[in-house]
Amino acid sequence: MTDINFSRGPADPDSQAAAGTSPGPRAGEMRWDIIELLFFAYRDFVGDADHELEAFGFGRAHHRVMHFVYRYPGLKVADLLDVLRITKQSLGRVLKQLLDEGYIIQKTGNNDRRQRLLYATPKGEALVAKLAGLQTDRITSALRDINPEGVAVISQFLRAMIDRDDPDKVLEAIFGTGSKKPRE
Amino acid sequence: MTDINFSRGPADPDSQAAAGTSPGPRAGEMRWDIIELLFFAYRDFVGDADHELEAFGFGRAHHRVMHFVYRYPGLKVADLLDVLRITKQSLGRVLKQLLDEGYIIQKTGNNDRRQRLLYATPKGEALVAKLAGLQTDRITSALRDINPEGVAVISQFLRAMIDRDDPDKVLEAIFGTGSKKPRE
DNA sequence: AAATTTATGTCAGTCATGTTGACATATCTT
DNA sequence: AAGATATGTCAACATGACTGACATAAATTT
Repeated sequence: MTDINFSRGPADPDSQAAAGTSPGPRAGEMRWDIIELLFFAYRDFVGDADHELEAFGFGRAHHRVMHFVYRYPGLKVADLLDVLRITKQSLGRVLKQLLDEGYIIQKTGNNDRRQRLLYATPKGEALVAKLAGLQTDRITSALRDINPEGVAVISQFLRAMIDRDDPDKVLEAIFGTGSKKPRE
Repeated sequence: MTDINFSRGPADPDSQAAAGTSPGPRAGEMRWDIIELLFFAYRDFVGDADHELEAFGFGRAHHRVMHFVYRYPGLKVADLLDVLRITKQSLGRVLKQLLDEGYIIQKTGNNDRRQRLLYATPKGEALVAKLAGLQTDRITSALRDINPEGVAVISQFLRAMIDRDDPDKVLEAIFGTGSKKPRE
């Protein structure tokens, strides 16, 4: 049930460009390695949380909302929309569930009473911590044999992979004030 | 490094555990930094392809199928199911479109005539190359100031993030062996 | 040869999460 | 008073997952 047809063909990063059959641009220069490692690494990384979320009847969308509300308390709905890059209708559905089930609470803004500032409840904090614990376990395990300089390089790489043309508030916090276009 | 909380609260990795209000386990040990960097990096990484795919009327699912069929020619349907970890009904819908529109062709297996081996057509190759080009541009840009040792560390990290309990055929190819080492 | 298993395909229905567009309400700004 | 802004909501729809059932052809086992 296992024929080994995997090692041949253009799986090797260089064989494709040399084949001459493909009009594709610079196929030999592609970072197939990083592209595929990112796919699998992210798949398994989020898989940790996905599995746990089933027990709560939640999905990935709930996790993202809970995560950022916990991490950046007092986040406004508009901020969350910027971070998640979804429509307010999509967010509204998920947010309503989290509010109804007591994972998040809203507080009216002090300066601007139109705003609904979002905070995680203890129940919400516990869920975020549980999920972050699973993902942290995977990360610390992956970093086990990597020294602090190596971790800095990994961090540098991941940061450089992120668009900074139009940073949202969370990204501004992550990058410090070094972002291109401060808003407000 | 980057501790600008734009709001107050436990955005700082340590303040939460010290607060004592949360029964959550070891909140201060969480790798919030890597967790969030992975989220944003992957979001923008796949965003490159997503945007381009709209012009073709395709989605992320089509991209994943095209990618792996191109990279591992002669992939069986069952292999693709292992890699993508979706059901055959979900795959079938996407695959049918790609076959109908001439991005992929099937060939009956030589040894086992039940198998349908999948290959990218030139049209399919062109699409994969275009999308991989966009993602490669982002990657090479992110790696610009990182030396070969640093790239090796990044690769090591990403590999260590991947589950190896039950590797599919593509992962076996990537990792070079069929060794089933538990991630630790 | 017959029975069973395997590889693939397909029909039908459901769910989660995204989308657009329109509109309502409260509140802030001008 | 008028307009802009922040949020919420209704309705309709698209994509890409899912489960379950069933069909067909080909390989394997009995």
